Amino acid sequence: MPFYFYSMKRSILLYGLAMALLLAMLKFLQFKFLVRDLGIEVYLSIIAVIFMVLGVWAGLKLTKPSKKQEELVSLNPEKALEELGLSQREFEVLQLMAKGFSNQEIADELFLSLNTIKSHSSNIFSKMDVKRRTQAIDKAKSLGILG
Amino acid sequence: MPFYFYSMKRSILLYGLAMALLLAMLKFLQFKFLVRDLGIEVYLSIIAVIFMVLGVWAGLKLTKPSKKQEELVSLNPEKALEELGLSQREFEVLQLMAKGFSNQEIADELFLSLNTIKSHSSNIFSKMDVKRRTQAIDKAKSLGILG
DNA sequence: AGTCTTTTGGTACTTTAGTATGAAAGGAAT
DNA sequence: ATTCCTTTCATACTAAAGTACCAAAAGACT
Repeated sequence: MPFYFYSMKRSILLYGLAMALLLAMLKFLQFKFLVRDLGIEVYLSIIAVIFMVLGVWAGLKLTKPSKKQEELVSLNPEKALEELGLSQREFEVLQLMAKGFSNQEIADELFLSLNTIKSHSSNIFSKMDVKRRTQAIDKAKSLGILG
Repeated sequence: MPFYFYSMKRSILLYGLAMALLLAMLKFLQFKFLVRDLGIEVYLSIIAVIFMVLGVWAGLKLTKPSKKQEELVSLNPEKALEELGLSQREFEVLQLMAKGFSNQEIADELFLSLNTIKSHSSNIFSKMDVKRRTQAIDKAKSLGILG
């Protein structure tokens, strides 16, 4: 269902290849320098640490595609502007709506007329294709453009 | 700032100990069975895989304390009941409010009268100490009782 | 059996939200 | 320059939300 499925498959392949390459490199070096000079314990520890770090890194990359998704859509006013076509003022009004402000309170907060807020909110609703402020808030939150 | 800080420190210690123990075990086994029988390559691969898995596991555990936090506060109707004194019905109405439903739509959804929904919503607002549905939604979300 | 809460619903009313339409000033872009 | 968008505000209207007050049935608790 999520749209990062393909990049996940690609990532698995990449990580697999990286691991194989690392192993091959280590095997190549194995009988040449490290084993004789440092002893097998140190060598094993190095491998363990390397793959531990690699595991942490790979695990985070593979199980947190949410990062990219969050960064793409969250707390990004430009997203609101581009995806929904909301202007700066409209986005401001939407944010105050989500905080539970009434139109009058928004007007007082922004030093504007109540009618102005009504105009903005109507434009917000038509741009977001919703009918009520609660719908707008819900949609905006699910799109990640509101905290 | 987060309250899982102490458990994180404890986790790091535990993981460190676990890793050290595993290394010691491997070292102990090293010159007895595996190396002579299977060859160093297989042995190294096993270590690599083990620590890879351990790394993935540890990485996930350490960087996702959000799980516990979510479970504690979100989607927990009992929290709403206890902390705010909301009844089941009231919580249902609140949930539909947060989805952007109008009072009439909530009434249709729950097979109730519009007046009933108004009664419920008024009770919700007084119990939550807010004046509007948008405030109630915002407060409920910040309390974690709504998705 | 009586009390309390919940759930349901009603009437009447006030307030807020939202729509439709128009308009004017300023900034940005071609 | 003029077109486009934004921002501002207005009027007049409809729809929805919210308040106040009341009331009745059902369940739980004691």
